[in-house]
Amino acid sequence: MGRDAQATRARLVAAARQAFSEHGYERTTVRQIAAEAGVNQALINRYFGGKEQLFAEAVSIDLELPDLAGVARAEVGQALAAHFFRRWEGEETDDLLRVLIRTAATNAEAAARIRSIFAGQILRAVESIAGAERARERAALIATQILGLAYARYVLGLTGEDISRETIRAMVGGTLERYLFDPLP
Amino acid sequence: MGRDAQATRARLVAAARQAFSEHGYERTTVRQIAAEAGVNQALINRYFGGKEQLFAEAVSIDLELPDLAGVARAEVGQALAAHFFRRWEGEETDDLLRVLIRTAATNAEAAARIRSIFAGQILRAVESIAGAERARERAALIATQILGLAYARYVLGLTGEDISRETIRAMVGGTLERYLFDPLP
DNA sequence: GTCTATAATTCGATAGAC
DNA sequence: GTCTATCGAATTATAGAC
Repeated sequence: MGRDAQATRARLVAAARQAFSEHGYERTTVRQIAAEAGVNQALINRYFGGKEQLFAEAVSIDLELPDLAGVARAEVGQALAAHFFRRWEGEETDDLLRVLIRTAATNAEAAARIRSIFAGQILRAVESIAGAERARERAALIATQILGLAYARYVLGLTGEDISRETIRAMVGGTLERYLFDPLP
Repeated sequence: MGRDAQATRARLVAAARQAFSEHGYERTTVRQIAAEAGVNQALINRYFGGKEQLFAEAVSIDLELPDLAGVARAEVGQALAAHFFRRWEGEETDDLLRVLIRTAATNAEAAARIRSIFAGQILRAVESIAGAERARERAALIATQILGLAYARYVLGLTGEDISRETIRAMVGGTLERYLFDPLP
């Protein structure tokens, strides 16, 4: 430790992710982050310019939606739901989305980022699956259910003990399938 | 203005609701609230004890779920979805839920309050409708969809232009119906 | 490459005058 | 019943030593 600026930078970004995820943007202080990374608070300004820029660098997210073009119609929803559980509770669990969801609640820039992620990546996935028939509306509906599950489960801690992961996957998967294929009014 | 303490209190609560709703708990300062109410910042401590207590008093919420015991099975979901739109976008629009959703993202007490609201009021409604068969699980699923719609629409601003209110009501209503009545795995 | 020291704000809270 | 004045703590950010 000490002389490797790049490693220090990386530790700061990792610590920032952790801290922002746990406490949100406002309640996280640059001093906490620096302490967690084992360095001085001044380095955050030196490397990133300030708290705001560090945050921007800490939360860049790729949903990594799998290619579902060939999956059977009746299984696409389940596959999507399973993908999100893998992504959020799997081995290399990554709480960037939780960071964003928490932060977007009071931070306009973070809110804009979520909008672009969901209006972008999900929309493209929908277009590749359902044949683009009214894809925007379907993507918006899917976003409400995915975000709601994430918010309830990872921010509020609401679906932890009441219901099994398997039940959620099956039922939410069915919802996603409806949002993808059911006729819209 | 001036000599009516009760009116001042009421103005402070109203201003607090507005401010907490717009900026969340952390970014809202007691000075902003007092200024908006047209009084001095010191009165918040005098009347409520502090920022924390004012917040607690500003956000107490009742979902006012309608009695759905007699509604036809095929219409319960639609009725629930319609109720939420009335509640959040109707004449006497009330943004308490938005305050809570935003604040719960970084405030444990607000998160606990949402949990109790949804695990309580929604659970009771489910029990009165579906006959209580695995009501906890159904209530949890319903909470994810309702909260997700609220979060996406009122916090992120995500479903505003992409999709009509009518389409949302119909499709989300269908989801709630599934969560109420479909067999669980 | 990193730290010490500190500047400049800003916040919530309180004491006391009017 | 309300305001002025101020305290004390905590924050981001910066200047400069090592």
